[in-house]
Amino acid sequence: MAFDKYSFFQNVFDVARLIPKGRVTSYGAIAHYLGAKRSSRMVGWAMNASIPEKEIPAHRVVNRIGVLTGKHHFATPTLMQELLEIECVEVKNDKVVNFNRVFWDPSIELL
DNA sequence: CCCTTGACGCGTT
DNA sequence: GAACGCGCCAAGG
Repeated sequence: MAFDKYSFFQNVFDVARLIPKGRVTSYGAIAHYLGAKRSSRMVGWAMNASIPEKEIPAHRVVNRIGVLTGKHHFATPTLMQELLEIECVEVKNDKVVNFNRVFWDPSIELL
């Protein structure tokens, strides 16, 4: 991927922008797609840096079990869940319902 | 250059 | 299946 030529942050941003509406992915999945599967924490960090950025659907990125671990970094703690529900992604108790069904793996979908 | 900081993941208990 | 501990690695002080 040409992604490798840019900073890790930029790579994460590019992938995040490709997440389809109504689907979610995980930090680890993005990291794995970028060829740094052990750098999932960096992905989360990159998403944090993406907050001021526009057109970055950070609310579609959750952890490996579908928990909205990054909700506290949004304008309001409930914003992340609300954005997902708008896209017909059901969220219960800070977890994505039917996570396996809405999960979007870039290393597979972008293949 | 060394230390700290994380929106994580995985193996163990 | 929850709680805990450790590894991983880029960026900033």
